[in-house]
Amino acid sequence: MVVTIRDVAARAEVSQATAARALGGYGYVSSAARRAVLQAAEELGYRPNAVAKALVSGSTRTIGLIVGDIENPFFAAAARGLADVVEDEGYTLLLANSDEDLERERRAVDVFRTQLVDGLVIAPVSGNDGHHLRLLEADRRPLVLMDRAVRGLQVDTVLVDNAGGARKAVEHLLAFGHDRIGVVSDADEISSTAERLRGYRRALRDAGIEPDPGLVSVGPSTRAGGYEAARALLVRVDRPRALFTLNNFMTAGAVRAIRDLGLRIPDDVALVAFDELEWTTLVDPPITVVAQPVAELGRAVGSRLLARLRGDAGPARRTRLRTELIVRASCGPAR
Amino acid sequence: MVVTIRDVAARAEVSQATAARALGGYGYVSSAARRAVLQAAEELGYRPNAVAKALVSGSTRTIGLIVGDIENPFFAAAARGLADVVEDEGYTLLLANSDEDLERERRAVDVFRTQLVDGLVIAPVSGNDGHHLRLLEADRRPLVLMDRAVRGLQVDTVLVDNAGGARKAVEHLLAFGHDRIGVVSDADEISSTAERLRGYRRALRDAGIEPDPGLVSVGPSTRAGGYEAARALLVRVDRPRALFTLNNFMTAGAVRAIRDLGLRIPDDVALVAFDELEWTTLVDPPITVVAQPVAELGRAVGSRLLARLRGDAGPARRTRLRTELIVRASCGPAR
DNA sequence: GTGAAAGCGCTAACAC
DNA sequence: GTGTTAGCGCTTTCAC
Repeated sequence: MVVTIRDVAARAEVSQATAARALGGYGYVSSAARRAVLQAAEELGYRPNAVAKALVSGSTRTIGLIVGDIENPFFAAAARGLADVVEDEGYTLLLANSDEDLERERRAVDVFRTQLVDGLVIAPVSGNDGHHLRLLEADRRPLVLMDRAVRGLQVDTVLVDNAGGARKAVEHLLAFGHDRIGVVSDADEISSTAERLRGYRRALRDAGIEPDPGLVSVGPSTRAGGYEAARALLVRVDRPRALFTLNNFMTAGAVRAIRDLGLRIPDDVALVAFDELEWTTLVDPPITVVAQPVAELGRAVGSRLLARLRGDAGPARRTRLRTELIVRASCGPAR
Repeated sequence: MVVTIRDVAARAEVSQATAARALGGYGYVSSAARRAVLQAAEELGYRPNAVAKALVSGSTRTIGLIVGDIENPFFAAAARGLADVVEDEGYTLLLANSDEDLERERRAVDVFRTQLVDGLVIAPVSGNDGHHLRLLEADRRPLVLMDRAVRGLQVDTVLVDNAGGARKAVEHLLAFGHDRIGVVSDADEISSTAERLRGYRRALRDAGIEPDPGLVSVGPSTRAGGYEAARALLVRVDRPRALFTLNNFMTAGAVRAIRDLGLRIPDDVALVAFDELEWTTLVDPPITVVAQPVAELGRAVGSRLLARLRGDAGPARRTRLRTELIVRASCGPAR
């Protein structure tokens, strides 16, 4: 039924150890023996058992990935970049969604700890609570944080320039004369969000404007969340004439809310969105965005992880990738 | 360093077997012994080793998923539905992208066979070549095909009503007087694509129109592929006044091509797209689409797989999920 | 109810 | 070069 290395050895008339060496490509094997073993394996349709191998080698050739939601194009693109890099080295991705819920993230980490992934990539829900992640250090299993940092956690982290991107977005709106800029945000527990908010505030202060906390509208990191958060700002009598949305799912919701209220971009509401997506160029008007190198983010994370898996024991490294303001037609003058 | 069940047993002053029974929740254990074991495990921070467990139990609690590209929102949504269902039963997804390349798909299947996934979900690249999938039957590892069938492969398959959806799309265009309908398609090797093309042709014939093969423009299943395939049709002197795009990535490309050529929807080109995406409602005009229940597709696949994993040995089942034409504003009269 | 012991399929000393 | 053998951490008979 299932062909083991013993069956191969028997057929090739060598010992199990020799068969293992021939198949595993290590140690000394005469070429005659090697040929016999490989042929026997071929004939029997031998498949090495990765579980048995993992038990003895301590490596599963598997990498855990925990993101908020793989349906989110941002995470999907990053996951793809990561997969491309690690698959070249024979690793496979184990995927889990946290739904931006700390408890779910903890459970996923737990599953991956017992599944014995060789390494772990997480876009952590919380920038503050890293208890469950510290446990991983004890396992001394490489961990790389993707897109978000965790306070006090000294591990490899690949981020984008969130504050700088937000600053550019706000300055763009300021240049049009907007001084009341509404923000559609998810929880600032998320470190990238916190950084974007910081960039927003700093840009305002630098322009001599004191940020109004009432202009930051928070909701879950979903389309519905973006819709409601945007709506809350737009139905106010003193509604802001400019909106800055902090992530792509929420941008879609915000655009829908603007439409539903019969408002027009950019005449009634100027809009800048964080994160570039295909459709932002397809709508009318095309939307001005802060673009981030998403696939590169995933690849950079993968490279870092592979380096660790190869034994790199250097100090934790923090990488920042550049963001870029792409000006299109969704911003007009404040009236 | 690493805490094993032996350490727990020693601390609880019972045998390894008793510790295993207490921890595993099987066999007879006195409640006193159980308490002692659980407490010892707690104190030592014991984590069961899933690899060792898998070696002996033959189950890794892991499910392999192979899709064309996780970045494609269609696959991402299906993956999410699948993950939600199987995670409830303690399974984790192992993910691989085939890029709609048969050789890559074969390699992924191979990896998953040696990784010993408990089950496999594939959106197969080819409806015709199923050699590598037949090998899985021999392993008697459950396999469920998602969104696409393979000729001659008697395994559980969950599909959507592609032909019916395409028919509805074409009939909608016919009703506007279009009799030359261009198709932006990926390879008809893909079974869902083949079915959509079949529905397209049948609807035409039923209306007394002989399908013109020259109106079917084929490209890779990407945005760029959609762009080029659409462009090829639209630059013809006798360009079709209506376009039917067969998948979501290609729809985005086609819309871009239409724009770039300075054409307007629906005045110059009517458009119906297969697969509903958020942005199709955000563009102007909103696009008429054939919607498919994507998340449900993933969930249905998950349920089927779980049933098999629980031991269901019934005959292979083929499920079809309904598709729905959602009429918006991207179709106008032929002129 | 509990313990001893035999593997699961493989890797890797170590002896020859 | 090759074979023997001892585990990796766990589940699971089978005695007691």
